[in-house]
Amino acid sequence: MAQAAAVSPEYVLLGLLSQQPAHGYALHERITRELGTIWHISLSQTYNLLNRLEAQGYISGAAQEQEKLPTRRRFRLTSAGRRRFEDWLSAPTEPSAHAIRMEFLTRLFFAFAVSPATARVMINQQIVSTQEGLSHLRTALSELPPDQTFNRLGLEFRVRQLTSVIDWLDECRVMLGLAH
Amino acid sequence: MAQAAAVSPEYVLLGLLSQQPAHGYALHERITRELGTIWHISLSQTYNLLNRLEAQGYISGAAQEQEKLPTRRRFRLTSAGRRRFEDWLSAPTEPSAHAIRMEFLTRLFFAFAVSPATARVMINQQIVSTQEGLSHLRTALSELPPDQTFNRLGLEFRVRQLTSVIDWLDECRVMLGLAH
DNA sequence: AGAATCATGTAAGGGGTTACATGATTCG
DNA sequence: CGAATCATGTAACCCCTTACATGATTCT
Repeated sequence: MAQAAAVSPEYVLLGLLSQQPAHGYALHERITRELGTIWHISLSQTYNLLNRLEAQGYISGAAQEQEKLPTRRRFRLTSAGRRRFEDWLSAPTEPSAHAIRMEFLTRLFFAFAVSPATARVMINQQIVSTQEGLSHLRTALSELPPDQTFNRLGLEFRVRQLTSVIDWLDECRVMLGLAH
Repeated sequence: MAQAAAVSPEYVLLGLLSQQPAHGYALHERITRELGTIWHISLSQTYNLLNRLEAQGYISGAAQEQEKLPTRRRFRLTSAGRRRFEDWLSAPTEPSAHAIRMEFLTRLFFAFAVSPATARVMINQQIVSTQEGLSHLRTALSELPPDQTFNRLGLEFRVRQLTSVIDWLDECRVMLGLAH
């Protein structure tokens, strides 16, 4: 079953390959340069992920010989891979700080490259669902017995995190030129 | 190798057992009730962790027969286990939101039960190291090339998270009656 | 009578981390 | 000449998640 966890590096690879075919080393370089503050994927893991994705039929690799350097494997999305990526891209992100930092921001990266207008909608929706998440946390907080100090501190922590996430989402709009 | 990750549920078990011997089911119940907003450890994993800790010599279990219910295994810390727990307890927590929510808050839970004064010192130290972490992030932000929009958003996210962590740490002092 | 609680486990599967292994080219 | 870059992998290890398996007791 193994519906891959939504916070999973495989979608980064699918996303990059949705933009253009590439080989493993170049993909790793792009992840490091363009998403290095979000994702830390070792070179080994990049190759492992690519092999897995190929075995699952989401990408296919074709050997590409070079004169002086080793043969590379140029990967491209299959149609199943494109579907998988697009399903993921349009899926909602659960309102947790971690998921928003990894998953939502990655989705935004790919959506913005295709359509800033879509990115704008995604941010607005994420603000709403994050506010809903906050409501749930606040309800849970108010229902917590008074002696549960550390459980209370745990919830308080998350309330503060989500509150600052909402401010950050607003800043995303500004920094991407999507305000108003 | 295998220096267990600092954010690891095994220390929760070691900590609870440092307070008093107990069997698996009761340990799981305490985690759920007292730390349920921080840790989600399944019953199966609880038993697996206990078996691992026993195999590693950090705890030892003694069968305890009951009249009408199945035999329980009552675990107690070994001296190696107590050392391991105390080393962990006094170790610093890296200034990341996730580590502070899981690891620091858990440490605080156990430290506070023994000595509120120690808990107070821990909070103060964590505020300092979190401010240092913030400085590093801000430096990284200022050194980021201007075209790295998504890397910038990733760092901005963490800056906001750590800023709100500092407020939360201050609230910890208040809620635990340690202010001033 | 059925559901929840008490009580403990095994086993399969999946995924990430790290170390190991190789080898040419290019830059300083 | 040595270090960094280009380029790709394998293998071991560890840990977590989920499902499966069992069975008595107590509460509704």
